Amino acid sequence: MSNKHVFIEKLRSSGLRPTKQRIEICKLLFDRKDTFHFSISDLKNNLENVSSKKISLATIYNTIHAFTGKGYLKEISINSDKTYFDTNTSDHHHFFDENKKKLIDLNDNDVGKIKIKKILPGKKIKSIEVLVRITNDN
Amino acid sequence: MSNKHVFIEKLRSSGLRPTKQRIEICKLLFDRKDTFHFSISDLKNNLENVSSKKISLATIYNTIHAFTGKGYLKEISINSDKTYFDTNTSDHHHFFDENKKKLIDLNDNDVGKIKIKKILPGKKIKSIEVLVRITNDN
DNA sequence: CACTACATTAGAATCATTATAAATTATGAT
DNA sequence: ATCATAATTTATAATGATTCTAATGTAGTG
Repeated sequence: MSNKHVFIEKLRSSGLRPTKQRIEICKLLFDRKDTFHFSISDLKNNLENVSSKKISLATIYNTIHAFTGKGYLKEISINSDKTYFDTNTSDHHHFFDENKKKLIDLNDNDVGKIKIKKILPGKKIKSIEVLVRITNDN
Repeated sequence: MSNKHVFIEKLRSSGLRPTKQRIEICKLLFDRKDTFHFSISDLKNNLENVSSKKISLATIYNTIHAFTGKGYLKEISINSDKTYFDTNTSDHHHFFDENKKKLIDLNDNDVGKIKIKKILPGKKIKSIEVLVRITNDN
């Protein structure tokens, strides 16, 4: 696996030691070309399919949280049911298909520039998130 | 209370019988000029302050969900910690103050028009939600 | 007033997430 | 390589929000 040193670097820079469990998680998250939108349970299921040795939830949570803190993953709020994460960390927005309960990326070009005309003294903007809810057209 | 028949109408049109517990909830939600952003636990605390007789969580949940379904309340997704509701049901967006953990309304004029340039066949847009996260400016 | 369907309630169940504590492993120095 | 130490993993328990349940109470119709 030629990417292993990349994974190790991602882990170290997130303040985590590389362990075989975390490397497995990295493979699933970062060894892909497409964007991956997932919940923790999605990830757990995927991990169990790929390698039959199971990784505990605690390990999954701590790894994902470290990556999110470091900016290697984005956390997305859709509803209170579940937290979703996104391997696409560039500035972008989302469709949420309410029928399929799936996220679809909207890249920056897909959304016109957003102007916020209200300013709050002593506050600065940390992020602007657009969520476009879509449903079947019938 | 001259608003009581308004509350009863809101309840009936949401498919709920008017009961004294639900009327209490209505008073707190709709008998005000300002927008009210709240979580279920906020609402429960408020109810316990106003009237010393306690209303069970089950009743609060079923009433709030019926109002949300009917469009008398808006549900807002900030993070997975908690679900927030908003008595302002007009088209508008939000600041979320990450230090104070509070929502602030951004009315439609505060946000420039949002253009979605990507179209998905067979799907229609149900809503566009903008969440602007803000933090202390230091 | 009486009947029926809907509501209320406390408490149990559930689900995602976080904390705990004991056993295991990575790392850096020797 | 070996050792000591600190970090990690894991199963399990704890937590907190939300939903369910089943017994009791109340609103609405006639």
